[in-house]
Order: sequence, then structure tokens, then C-alpha cells
Amino acid sequence: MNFSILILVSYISKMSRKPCCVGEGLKKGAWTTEEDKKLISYIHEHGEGGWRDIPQKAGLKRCGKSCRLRWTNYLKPEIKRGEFSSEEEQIIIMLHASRGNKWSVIARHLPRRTDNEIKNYWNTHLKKRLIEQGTDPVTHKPLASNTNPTVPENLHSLDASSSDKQYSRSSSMPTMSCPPSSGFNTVFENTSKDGTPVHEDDSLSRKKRFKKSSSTSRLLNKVAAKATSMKEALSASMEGSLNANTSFSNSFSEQIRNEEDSSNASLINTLAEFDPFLQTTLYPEHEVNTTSDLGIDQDYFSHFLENFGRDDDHNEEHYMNHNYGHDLLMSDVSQEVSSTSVDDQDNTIEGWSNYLLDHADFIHDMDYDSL
DNA sequence: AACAGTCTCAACCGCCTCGAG
DNA sequence: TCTCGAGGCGGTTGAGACTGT
Repeated sequence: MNFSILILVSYISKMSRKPCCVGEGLKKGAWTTEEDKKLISYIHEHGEGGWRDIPQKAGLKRCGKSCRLRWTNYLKPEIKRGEFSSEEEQIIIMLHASRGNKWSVIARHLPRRTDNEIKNYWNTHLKKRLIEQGTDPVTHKPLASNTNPTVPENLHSLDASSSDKQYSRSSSMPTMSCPPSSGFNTVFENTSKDGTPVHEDDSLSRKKRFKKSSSTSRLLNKVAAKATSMKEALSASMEGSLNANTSFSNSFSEQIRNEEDSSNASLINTLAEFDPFLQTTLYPEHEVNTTSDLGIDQDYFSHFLENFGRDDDHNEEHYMNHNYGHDLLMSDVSQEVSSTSVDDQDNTIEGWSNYLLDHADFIHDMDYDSL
């Protein structure tokens, strides 16, 4: 008997690591306001680091790891919380396509967002929307069985047998006509089930969570509603010298330098080259299969993936052998195209993502009505 | 009003990485 | 070179909030 226990203990000690947070009377679960105050107060006074000693010094019955997580994921003052912008969503999706579930890497490109928040947002929002779009959230390629993403076949396999009932729920939502590139969020945006406007309240209610994406939807609606007239304006203003399929190789920064001289139309074209979200609205012929709120065009996105590769560890050669095709990814950050390191790749993406974020306001404020 | 089902996200778990000694 | 521990990371869980019936 004792011998068996010895073997068992030996086996366990070899197979599993001792939990870092074992101790009598250590508290678990949700943090109280009082605990938060203690932790904030201590870190303000002594700074971060030395997490192991913090609980004792701060008078907390928590393990150091728990304190660190609470601080880095929630209490840190610079953390941005709440609604993700459409630009942030795009960055997450594109980075996830190239990096996979490297949440910390993705978080580096989204200032003030934590990896945990991004991970949660992906799992609860973006992943589902990609599936709804007919895109495999793992491979970021079209789902094989899906021939008509507008009514994704895969949804049928995600019905009652799935724990995720959001689809069946949303299918019961009132539908209304919307521009092709506006997403499923548009369906329920700003509207309660009886059709009356939903007003935001202060609580983190489910209503509010749905409304989190409403800015995306509003922008999508705004852009999509103008897509047709924009295209017409393009054709007219460029007198055929510039059409909707024109490829712009100018860098984004160059475009901005010439911003004052550029028409909104050419700028939007350039934006579209960067931005699948805009591209689908500019090139409606590309969006026949697009229903996602994200508005990401499959062909465009596949192109992105081809140029970017998915796996850092196995795409060094792939990365090196491609010129990335996209000047947009390179020019803005003055990176060597031949660079092969993950760090350089990070920098490249960072330049692009920073640009997207930096000019989000500009994109949002663009005067579509003038077109 | 009550209940069951569903969704969200803060927090936890356990493994990994890396630097110090 | 090896060991150890702090911190980092991605996956998972479960409490609480919300919706539908």
C-alpha cells in the first residue's frame, strides 16, 4: 500500500509540475474592490515586478500570479476596454491569419489591448462571424462545404447539437434590407426585437455587448450605402483613366503626403487596397459571397494569406521568397523586403497596423457625402 | 414570475521560456 | 551545463448577466 503511494507520488511529481499558487488560505475567484485598491495602491507605490512578494506586502491573500494577471489584464491604467473598432477587428483577423492563436503577438499591434481581451473577443465574436461568413476561423479559408456563404451551410451543423446557439438566435432576429457589404450585425443593430431603437445603458448588458459592434456596422452601412455612387463617381471623374480595378502601388504614406492634391476617390482606392473592408464596398463584384460584418473579401484575403504565410516557424523561406506583393505592407515602415526574422515581420505588420489605427479617424471622418 | 438555455469575459490552470546563479 | 524560479502564454472554466418561453 505504502509502496503504491510512493510510486504514485513519484509519478505525479514527474508528470506534473507543482502548482505555482498553492498555499493555505489563498483566495480565488473574482477580485473585490478592496483587493483591487490594495493592489493598485501597492503597485503605484512600489512599481511592478516581484510578483511573488506582492501579495504579502500588499496584504492580499492571493498568489503572485493572480496579482500579476489582475494587474496586467484589468487594473493597469493604460488598458483600453470596451468596444473594438473595425480597424482593430481587421488587424486581429489579419494577424490571426498570419500568426494563429498568438494572442500576445496580436496584442502588440493593438496598443492598450490585452492578449486576454483579444482572445476573448476572437472566441466570442470574430470566430463566429467568420464561420457565418463561410470562412474557417482556423485556416481563414472558405469552408469546404460552403458554396453559398450568404446562407452558410455550416450553420446547419451548428444548430441544436452545438453549444453555440447564437446562430439560431440571430436567425430569429428581425431582418431588414441592408447593403451587401454590411454585415449580419446590421441585422440587429440598434433595433430591439419589436423594431424599436435600442438605447445604450450604462450596464454591461447583453444589449450593450451587441452594440459593441455597432460602430462597425454604422461605418459599414455608411460606406456600403455610398459604394455605388462612389464607383460611378470614380468612373466619371477619372474619365476612364482610372477604373475600379486600377491597382495602386503607391505607398500609403505617399498617398497621404499628396493628400491635399488627391481626390477622395483616389484616396479611397488606396485605402481599399490596404483595407479589405473598404475594398469590398468599392468593388461590389468582389463581394458577391460576402455577408460578414467584417466585409473581408475571400479572394483578397486569400491573396493576403498567400503573401503573408501563416506559420512563422515554417514560413521563413516562404516569407523570404515572396516580395509580399503588397507594397502597402512594406513601404510604410521602411523595412527591408528581404528581412526574414519574425521580429522584422512583426515590425512590418506593426507599421501597417499602426497606420490603420492612426488613420482610423480619418477613414471614419471621410466625407462620403461629397462623392 | 420562474426557469432553462445561452453568452460573455474575468480568472484560473498548467506548460513553456528565459535569465540568473 | 544544469537547475530553479519568475514571468509569459494559450486553453479552459464558471459565475453572472441576459434572453426566450
